[in-house]
Amino acid sequence: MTAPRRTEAGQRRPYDTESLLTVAVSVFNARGYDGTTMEHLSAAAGIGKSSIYHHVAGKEDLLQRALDRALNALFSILDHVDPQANSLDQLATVVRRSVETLMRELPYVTLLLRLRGNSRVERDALQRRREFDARVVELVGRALTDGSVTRGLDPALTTKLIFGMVNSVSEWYRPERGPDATDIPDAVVALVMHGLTPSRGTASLEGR
Amino acid sequence: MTAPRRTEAGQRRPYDTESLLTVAVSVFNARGYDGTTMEHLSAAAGIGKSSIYHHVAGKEDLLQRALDRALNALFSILDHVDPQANSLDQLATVVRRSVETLMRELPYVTLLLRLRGNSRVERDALQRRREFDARVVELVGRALTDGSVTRGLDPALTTKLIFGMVNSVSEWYRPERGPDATDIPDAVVALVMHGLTPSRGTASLEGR
DNA sequence: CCCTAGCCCGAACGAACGTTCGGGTGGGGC
DNA sequence: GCCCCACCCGAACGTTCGTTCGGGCTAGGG
Repeated sequence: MTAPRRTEAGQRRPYDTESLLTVAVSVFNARGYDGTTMEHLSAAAGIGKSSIYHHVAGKEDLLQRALDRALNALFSILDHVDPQANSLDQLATVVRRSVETLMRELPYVTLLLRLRGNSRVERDALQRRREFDARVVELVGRALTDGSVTRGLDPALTTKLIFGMVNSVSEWYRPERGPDATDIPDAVVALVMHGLTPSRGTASLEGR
Repeated sequence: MTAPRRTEAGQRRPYDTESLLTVAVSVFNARGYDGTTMEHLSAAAGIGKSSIYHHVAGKEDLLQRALDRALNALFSILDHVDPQANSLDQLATVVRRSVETLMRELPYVTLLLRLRGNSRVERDALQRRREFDARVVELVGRALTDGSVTRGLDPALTTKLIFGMVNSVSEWYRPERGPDATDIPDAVVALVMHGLTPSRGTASLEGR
């Protein structure tokens, strides 16, 4: 898949743990973690599969490192929210930062979002992710009562739908294609805040 | 996992292909297709793993049947849209029906949404899904121009975001828990049409 | 009552899996 | 000029995978 690790001049360009992780996560996302073999990783990295064990303990160690990175990025969003701002603005900020984080740490977060909990490592990561979700539900709850939101929306349901939209960016965004990247966080925030029709009752039947 | 196939009276209750598929798809969703072994299926069904081959050709045959069912359900949504209605109403209808279909055929559609394209069967299903997406993008494009949508939204991006929200229902909706099922399609349509704040400019900073 | 057909079983198969092993190689510090 | 160690390799390990095989129950029609 990738060329063997040589510069054009032919000198060795050995891996470190970090750059090997980059390759591995990319393959995990393309084939799914369970669908990826050490042979696949070996081919993508351009080294023998036994060489991988010089840098990491094994396949699951690579997963662990990737998930830690994703979760740390997500929690740092919540830790940098301005508690003085009104809660609807706080929510808009978290939504925007979540999209930006998703785009910046795309492969790592994508891996996190697809976990099924088949091993200890996966279950622990899912647990941390649930803690993140719980803190966001609190924020949405405050925004729905404090803010100027008229209809009586359920915080848990609303959170799931909003972040369903946010997380879905990982299914199609590819950083190498298209410079429309900057438009995406704007589009998400706008759609979450105002929907397709900025004022009520425009669509006569609304799907019924 | 599931009890062996006996009634309380102790008489045999043999499988047919359909009910075996139900069990298999449920395990596929819990562990992921690649993370599921024939041993897992055997245990969940309560029969020996060699018995599975009496009903289907193999593991991939089960996947094929499940994906066909999901795709047929999705395309039937598009085939029953009223072409006379205005395009924004058409879109609202497709969104609502998509959520309803997702909830009704939950395990099958969930399986479809998680495909990575690792085999011929998976790639063919992804191809059919792309055709479905393309027809929806057309519809969104018409709704964004015909309808009373003021801002200049990109149809492709808007489609991805809306159906990202729609499809995310599969990640958390569990039919056995809670009768709030009827609220979900309403909530999705409302959020897509009007967002959190029905009128413009309520959130002063909108996340910046 | 017996025979057939539908449904099931445990045992075994070759292939592919993640990992281990012993050893090779080559460039930077002494 | 030599040695060391970071980095790499192919071969082999035991295990688990999806599938096959040959045969055994049992309900229902004759």
